[in-house]
Amino acid sequence: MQQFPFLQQADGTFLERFLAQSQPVGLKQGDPICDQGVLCQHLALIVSGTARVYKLGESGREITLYRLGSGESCILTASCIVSGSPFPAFAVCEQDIQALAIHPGVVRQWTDEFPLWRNYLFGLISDRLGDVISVIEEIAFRRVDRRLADYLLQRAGGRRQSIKATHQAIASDLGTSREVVSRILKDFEHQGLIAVSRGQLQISDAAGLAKKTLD
Amino acid sequence: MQQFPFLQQADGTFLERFLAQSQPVGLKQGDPICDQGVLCQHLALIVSGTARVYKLGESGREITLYRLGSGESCILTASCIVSGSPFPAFAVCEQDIQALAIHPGVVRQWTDEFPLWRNYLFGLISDRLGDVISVIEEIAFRRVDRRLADYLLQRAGGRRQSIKATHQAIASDLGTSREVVSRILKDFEHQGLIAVSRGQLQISDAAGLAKKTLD
DNA sequence: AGGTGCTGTGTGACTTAGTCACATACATGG
DNA sequence: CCATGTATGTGACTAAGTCACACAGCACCT
Repeated sequence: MQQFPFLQQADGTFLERFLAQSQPVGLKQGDPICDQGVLCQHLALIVSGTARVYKLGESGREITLYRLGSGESCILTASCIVSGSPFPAFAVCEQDIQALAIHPGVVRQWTDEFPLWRNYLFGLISDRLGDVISVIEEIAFRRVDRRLADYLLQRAGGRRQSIKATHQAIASDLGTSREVVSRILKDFEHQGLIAVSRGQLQISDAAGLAKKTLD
Repeated sequence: MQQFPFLQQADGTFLERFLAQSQPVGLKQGDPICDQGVLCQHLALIVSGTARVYKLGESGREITLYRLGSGESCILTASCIVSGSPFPAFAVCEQDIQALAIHPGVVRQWTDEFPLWRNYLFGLISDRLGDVISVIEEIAFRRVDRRLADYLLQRAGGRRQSIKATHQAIASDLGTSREVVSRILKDFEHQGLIAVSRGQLQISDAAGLAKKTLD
């Protein structure tokens, strides 16, 4: 249960309240967490699983703003709760989630009473703001092929593992269209950097791919 | 001095501390406020004037993240202060600024002691996060000509006034290049929507321009 | 007036991205 | 082994960004 680093420095009072006033909930892959324009009903602290927060364009294109994993919470939700404004994006469950749901009123109480909790929230918001600003930098200034190369290396994470994802899913993460991803992947394949098959791909030359990320 | 709405609900204790622990400073147009990667030395609350916060790409292209006016403060600075992370963008003074500078330590103290101040900070961060997410939506999904039309109408603000700005400055706001702006403006001019001259332009057909903003 | 420079704008040719319409391919369950 | 849905491939076209360079407007100087 101590997935949350900040809890380790918590005093008894807060821990007690934390456990008493949070509600365990489970979510399945694909479940919507928060829809755009909706006022948030509660703040969810993720114990396990991951969520994806994204924007949806009228054309149906998507772009991922950031992902949330264990120990994090949807800070947009938090900021909506604190400021009472509608949620400006979509959030969906990507891997089955176990979370602790906290009511908005309780969130505000804790924020007033516990410095630790406060700092946790501030830290999350800062991080998200940073994430989102990086996204801007990426889409405003970097070429798609370089971003894609980066993305593949990130997802492989040093491992020789194959990446399981459709071109459409990759495109949605990067904020571009499926065709563009398909074409670039094929390019990379012709250059012997990766091997693609239906629904997954393998990096065969990580060093070569790394060169592609450079401007 | 009561440019700050949140101060009007402040109790005596906070007001006293607020006045005692803030330092008036002045900035001239063009003065840098915060450079990318720098740790912030203080939080500046803007009394008058405006600032622009932007990202800079390697190619030299820029994109404006948001602007700050009176009553606001550079919340990136705040989030840097609270979380101790480096500032991820550039901020520059656009119109001469009078501000109140507050030391990081003091910011943290206030955050612990005064709910009012806390809410003010949370509110600002929420707003910025919203701003930045809108920027993503714009550059990821909308066409430049439509964004430009929107931009011009916004800057005119209903007034029949001429807009004083170089094509380069507009491009920097929108995150595109000067040539693209020049071409689209010329298009608009040929269609009788605006009149351009060196360093400024006039909207002659606001309704027509408004149509251009639609998808 | 003419000259010198700086800043701002115009333009064509070219590359990169995104869109649209459609053609295959692959996988799975009847 | 066929039918269906999902995933991918492709060409033609439009939109956007880059590069190189021409030129125009304005200020300042004599």
